Parts: sequence; C-alpha cells; structure tokens
Amino acid sequence: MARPRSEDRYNAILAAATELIAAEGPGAATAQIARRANIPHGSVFTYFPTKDALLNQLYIHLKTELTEAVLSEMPAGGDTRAQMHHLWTTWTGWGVANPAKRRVLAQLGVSDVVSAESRKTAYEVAAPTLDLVRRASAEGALGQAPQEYAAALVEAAASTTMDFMIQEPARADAICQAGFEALWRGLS
Amino acid sequence: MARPRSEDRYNAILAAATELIAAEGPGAATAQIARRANIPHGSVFTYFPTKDALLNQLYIHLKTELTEAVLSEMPAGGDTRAQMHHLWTTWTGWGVANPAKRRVLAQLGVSDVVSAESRKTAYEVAAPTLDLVRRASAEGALGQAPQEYAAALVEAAASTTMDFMIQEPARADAICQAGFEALWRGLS
DNA sequence: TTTAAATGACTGTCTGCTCACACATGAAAG
DNA sequence: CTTTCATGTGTGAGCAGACAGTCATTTAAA
Repeated sequence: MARPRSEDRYNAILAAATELIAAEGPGAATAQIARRANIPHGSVFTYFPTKDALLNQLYIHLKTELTEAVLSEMPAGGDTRAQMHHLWTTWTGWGVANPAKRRVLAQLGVSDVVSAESRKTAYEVAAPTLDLVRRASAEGALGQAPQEYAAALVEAAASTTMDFMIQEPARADAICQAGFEALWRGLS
Repeated sequence: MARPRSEDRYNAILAAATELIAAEGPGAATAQIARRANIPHGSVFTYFPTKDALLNQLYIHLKTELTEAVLSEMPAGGDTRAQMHHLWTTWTGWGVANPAKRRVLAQLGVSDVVSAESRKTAYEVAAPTLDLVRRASAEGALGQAPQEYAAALVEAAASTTMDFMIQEPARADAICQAGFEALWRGLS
C-alpha cells in the first residue's frame, strides 16, 4: 500500500542512540543520534513517536538482547550450580564485550524516562532467568525473601563485577570466578 | 571585608537540588532548583560556578553524609560480623529514611557529570568502610580479589536491598536480615 | 569606604518536534 | 503487463520553548 519502513534504519537509530547515550547520558540530542545513524533528523520521528518512546524501546531491546545471550546454550539437566555458573559467565562476558550497551542499561535503569510498563515488559522477557535464580536460592538465606529480590541481587552483583572486569582486564577471569564463588555461597 | 555567603543558602540549594534531581534526574533545571530553594536564579551561580560543579558537590555531600551515618555508633571491639551487621542495618536504614538522597546517589553514580576527582574524594571519605569490608572478606572467596571489588559488591547489595525495603515496607526488616545473612555468607 | 553578595531581566544556544512537499511503494483497475 | 492511485516514508528548514550562564545595578556586611 505504501512505502515500508526500513528495518535497517530502525536498527541504525537504536545503535546510534546506544553509542551516544553511553557517552553522554539520556540527554543526548535526537539530532546527534540522527547524524550518527546517517539519516535526517526528521526520520527519527517516523520510527519513534517521541524521544521517550525511543529510550523505552532501546531499554527493552537491550534487556532482550542480554537475556537471549544469557539463556543461549544454557546447559539442560538439573544441575542448578552449573546453570547459575553459565548465567554468570555469559552475563558478565556480554557486558565486557558490549561496554556501551551495558552502560546504557545502567543509565536507563535508574532513569525516570523508562516507564513501569517497559520495566514490566523487560521483566517478563527475563522470566526464565528469574526462575533459575529462584531455584538457586530457594534453600538458602533468601528462601523466604521475595524471589525478585534474589534476582535483583544477582543483577547488581553482575553489574558490579563487569565494572571491575573492564577496569582490570588482566584479572578479569579471576574476578569473574571469585564473584561467582561469593554469589553462590550467598545464595545457597 | 564584604558580605559573607550564607551557609543556609548553600544548604538550601543542595537540598532543593536533591529533591528535584530525585524526581527528574540530573537534567533538572537550575532555575527550578533556585525556585524551590527560594532564592533568585542568579544566586545559584554565586554559590556554584557551574551546574556541573553543583552536581559534583552534591554527590560528595551525600556520600559524606551516608558514610558518617554508617560509621556513627559503630561498635568497637574486634567482632567483624557485628560491625558488618551494624554497617548493613545503618546503611539500608539511612536509605529507607532518605529515599530522595538515595535516588540522587544512584542517578549521579552512573552519570558522567560526576568527575573522577569527585569520585576519588568520596572514596577517601568512605575509606573506613572499605577497611571493614576488607577485614570481613579477607578469608573468603574474595580474599584475592581487589578490595574495592568487595566494597562495591556490598554497596550494590545495599542499594538493591533498600529498593525492596522501600517497595515492601511490611517485610522491610525481614528483607534486611535475609540480605545480611546472604551477604555475610558470600563474603566469609 | 570597600568589597562582594543579591537580584532578575536578558541572551545566545540548543532542544524536541512539526510540516510542506517530493517521491517510492504496492495494490487495484484495465 | 501497464497504468493509476492512495498511502505513508524521506527530507531538512524552521519553530516555540527551555536551558545554563551573564551582567548592570542595588544592597549589606566589615
């Protein structure tokens, strides 16, 4: 019926926004994002109704990408520790390999521009992760606490661990392993 | 020699900035901050050379206040667990009692406007805390990891715990205790 | 009398967003 | 297979509003 939207452009906008927001925070200008994406400024608003909508979409997009990375190649079987270890190393590995994406998630995570709905959507995408954490912590000190609490603690620990892995690349593996050991002891 | 600056005004600016940044992020306008502090817009710039300087000062101010709260009435003696428990309950208690301040620290903590120098200053203020965490974790899984890593994990866990305590006031105490138990197991 | 704070109107810059027009697309008509 | 046509994207100049910071003047402390 009409000219279709370009998926490439959509992705280019999200990619450009990721780089700029990582460097300048959520205040990065839409005109700058458009320039980096090699499209005219006006086109940003044919793909996203407002800047807020763009930031919300970006948040969901990155959360989804992270969750998919973490769940891919998850060992089957019932060994919870092995699964948690896989989750941990994949998660921190993704963050180290994608520092800009990681930084954007950190910035948007504490920002008000991300709506409760977007957070809920991201939360549902991450449900399998939540379930794994619940299994890992059911018998431990956090067994009676809200299951989301244990999941949030794991996320916070992963985030902190990535910071230090990036900061000291030479000891990244050792930090990752020590962090997992501490996490596992805390949960179980 | 000349009219002195008013300490009240200085504090009023920081207090107004805290409330507004908690609600709107670091993008909150200086004119708004001035209005909330009941002073003319121009006066903001006799107390702080730029908005960035204001945000940096605010960050150091809140970090210092938090550290003082945590270290006050710290039990002497050599019982590391009791001291960690005091640190934990005081820290999370401060956050629950001061949600705006806590939120501002979270927002500024991931923001680029806070310079490396400001972070270093805040870090030095918190040195006694760091030392306590080092003692608590020296024999555990994190014994070989950078001591700042253990401290950052404690901070991240405290921050997450406050979120849930605020979210579910009825279970706040239980969450706080469960969190400490998990933390202690992870560290030692 | 000297000095710097108090004040608020003002400014240059930047912001998200709009809009009129040109044009590509795919469906429908012949 | 060609022509027609409705639809909605491509484009960038332009707009109203918001922003951090300035400055000439007034005022109060030392």
